[in-house]
Amino acid sequence: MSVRAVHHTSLVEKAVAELRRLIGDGEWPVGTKLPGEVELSRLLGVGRSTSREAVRALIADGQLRAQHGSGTYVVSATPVSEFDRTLRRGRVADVYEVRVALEVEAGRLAALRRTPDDIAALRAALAARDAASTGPELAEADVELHRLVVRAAHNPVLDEVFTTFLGALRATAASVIADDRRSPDQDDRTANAHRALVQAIVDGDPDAAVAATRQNLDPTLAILR
Amino acid sequence: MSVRAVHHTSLVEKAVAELRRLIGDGEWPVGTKLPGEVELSRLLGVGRSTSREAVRALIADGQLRAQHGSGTYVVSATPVSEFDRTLRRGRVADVYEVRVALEVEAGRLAALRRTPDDIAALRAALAARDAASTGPELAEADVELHRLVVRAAHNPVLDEVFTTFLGALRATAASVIADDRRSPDQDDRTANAHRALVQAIVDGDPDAAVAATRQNLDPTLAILR
DNA sequence: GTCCTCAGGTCCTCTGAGGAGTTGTACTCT
DNA sequence: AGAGTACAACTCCTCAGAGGACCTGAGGAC
Repeated sequence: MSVRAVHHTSLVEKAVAELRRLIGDGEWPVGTKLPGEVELSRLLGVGRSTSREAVRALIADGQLRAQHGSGTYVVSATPVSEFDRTLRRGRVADVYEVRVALEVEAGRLAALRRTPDDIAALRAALAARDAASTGPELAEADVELHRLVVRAAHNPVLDEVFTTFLGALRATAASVIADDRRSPDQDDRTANAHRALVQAIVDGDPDAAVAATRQNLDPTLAILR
Repeated sequence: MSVRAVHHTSLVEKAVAELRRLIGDGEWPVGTKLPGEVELSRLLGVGRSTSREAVRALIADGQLRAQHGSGTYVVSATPVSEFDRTLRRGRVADVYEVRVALEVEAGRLAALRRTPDDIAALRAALAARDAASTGPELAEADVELHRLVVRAAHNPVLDEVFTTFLGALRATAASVIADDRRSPDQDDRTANAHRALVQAIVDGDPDAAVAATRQNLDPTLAILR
């Protein structure tokens, strides 16, 4: 006989889950003003105090913000953890430096563990990056390539941590990096470094991957410092 | 003229702050059963629903846990972020691998940035580690040494992330690592690797620091995998 | 155009009541 | 004496009503 522990879910928790779903699924995008207390509790099918407690939980998570006299608003589609706040408070250069630490190791591991699928994806991303003309498009293709490198390391934890860092950097450092108008010369060097990185991973050469990753990231780090 | 925006603090927020203080300051250590709703609201000087909402916020933070019919208990002295949960859910080997990524770079940076104070602290920690006889004492001295290496990198973000990882690893991997009875031979090698690491940092040799850090951590990673 | 007044909507707070779950104790039965 | 049961006291959960504090926008006064 297999006994499964009975899991008690209070109404508050259910209400929290429903609110999370509404926000996470995009039915209530960031900026949405929630219905009033009475209406909201009617929608959720619970009493007013219960829905208030659910809202309070999401406020603690950083997903909602209540403004006295005005309303309650969605401020984030995902829970903003203490960790995110730390990263956002930290100096950009420091955050970036940790990102480098993660990505260097990711590149090394990717060279050791890449699968044929990884290789195909990396080559495609590299081609997309080369094809991307300028500005946001290039930045997007760039991020995608880096993300794939990390994915090729086949470490879910590393993947998630890296994603968190990317998000934090995108929020705080986007302008810094975008404002830095790069010379064509520098662009060439960076493009070459990316090619070298992919090649090193394809070749299964961890040391070369480490070197290429550094070559990719160090210039930006130098600008930030 | 500098104008500071008036900051409105609701009673709930004040109650949350007070609860956080009580827990964070250790007046209510982990395991403590909180007073009942009526008593708690009296203590906080607010109404029952208000204190309930404050408690709900701390439940969302992972610091409290309410058990229907039994009571409300302190389960964590610090807010448990989504990030912590990720680390605890992740496979130990994956988490450890990210730790390696952080520490390798930390070693490299430490070699570049160490101050005389760092050097003195590292030497003292190394001596303490050599003096530590066995078991928990050695583990403690070991962790302290690693922590100092990271500190010598002078990157607050890196420091905090590393601490988070250490905490998660201590929670989930302690038994795994402790259970691994090491041979005296292995002990010697590890001790030597630690000496080499400190020496590399003192010498300001980043490449040697990277190599020594790897030599320190790779064996454990191999055991975990 | 600027400022004031005000009404309507909102969240905030308190309170009383009843429901549901847990736990320890006293009691009963074997 | 030991096992099992019944129960009382305690807990958190949920609901609902009422009044307060606050914000916003409309409309009028200057």
